[in-house]
Amino acid sequence: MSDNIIIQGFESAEHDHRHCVADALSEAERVCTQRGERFTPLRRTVFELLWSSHKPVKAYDLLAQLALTHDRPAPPTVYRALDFLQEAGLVHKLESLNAYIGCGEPGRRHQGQFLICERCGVVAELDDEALTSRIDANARKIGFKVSDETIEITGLCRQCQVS
Amino acid sequence: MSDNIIIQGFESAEHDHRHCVADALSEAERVCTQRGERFTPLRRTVFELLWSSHKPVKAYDLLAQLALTHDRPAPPTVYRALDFLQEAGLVHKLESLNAYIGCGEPGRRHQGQFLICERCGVVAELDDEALTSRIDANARKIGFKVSDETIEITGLCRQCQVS
DNA sequence: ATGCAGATTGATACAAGATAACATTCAGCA
DNA sequence: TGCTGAATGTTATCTTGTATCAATCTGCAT
Ligand SMILES: [Zn+2]
Ligand SMILES: [Zn+2]
Ligand SMILES: [Zn+2]
Ligand SMILES: [Zn+2]
Repeated sequence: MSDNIIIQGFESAEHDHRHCVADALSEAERVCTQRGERFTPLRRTVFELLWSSHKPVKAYDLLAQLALTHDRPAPPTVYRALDFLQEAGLVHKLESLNAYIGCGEPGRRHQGQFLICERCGVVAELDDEALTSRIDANARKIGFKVSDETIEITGLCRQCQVS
Repeated sequence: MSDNIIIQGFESAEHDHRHCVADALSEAERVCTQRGERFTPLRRTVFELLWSSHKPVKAYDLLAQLALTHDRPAPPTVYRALDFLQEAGLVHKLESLNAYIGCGEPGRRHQGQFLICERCGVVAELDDEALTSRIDANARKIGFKVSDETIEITGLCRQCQVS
């Protein structure tokens, strides 16, 4: 467990995003192989579209992007790919936006905690285990057994506060 | 600040729900009056429908309920009432369910933290200021200015674990 | 090689959730 | 009484997500 709770997001403008994507792709390959599942071309394409930036993407926007390279894709095409990627822990859904974003640390099971900049749209993914522990403790106090967490914080990133 | 972080939810089966509702209604009247806004019959009806249980209600279910007493209500009718009630802090939206629930403590501004039982559907609303502080601290560490929180925890309530 | 079973994708239709735009009615007040 | 802005009615449309069944592909046993 790292002391740095930030998993991805709000990187400097000059960061090597190609490297981000390459890493994410190889991690995805690895995760799928380990799970005995197939990282098919379609799933890979959707995954790459999601990683085209550190901003969440909406399902129908993915669909429109897909339409550029595939013949008349239909909604189930993209939703099935998204379901698969979420199952595999490669992608998170942001419930407050109805949008999807690539996970910055697949392999380790987690729900993710997100900081969403309402101005530029960039999302940071955090993992603060103390936060999760605190939630678990609160739940346990009233006999509630946690299975899933949705933690999405909206606001302004540093850049967008000044400009 | 109370030491008890639970605001509502998971009450005993015999709890006096009529009292819950009466309290919620008088609080709502008070809040609206204080804000100089009108708690109209329509808004009141929607509010009462939301308080018919401690479970979240979907907009189109509200619409169906409304249809029993009103003449062919349309979606904007219920969405406008919901918008008003949310603005006034009387109702929360649960993003992970696309559903709405009455706030257990209006008057005091907060976003709410929710425990959602995936079996019985009952929702508890908590307010753990330490949790909010921790989130704020994490955000501040990376220069993020928080304006809104969505915290929704899914799992099993005590009753539903045993039965 | 051939054929089969399960997984994946294609295709059509529809359900569910939410909003835009404009018309009408209502409450409060000059 | 008549005006004004708030509230509600009405119609249409947009966004988001599923159900269902057909076609294709993959890996494997024969
Ligand atoms: Zn990057
Ligand atoms: Zn993640
Ligand atoms: Zn009650
Ligand atoms: Zn509340």
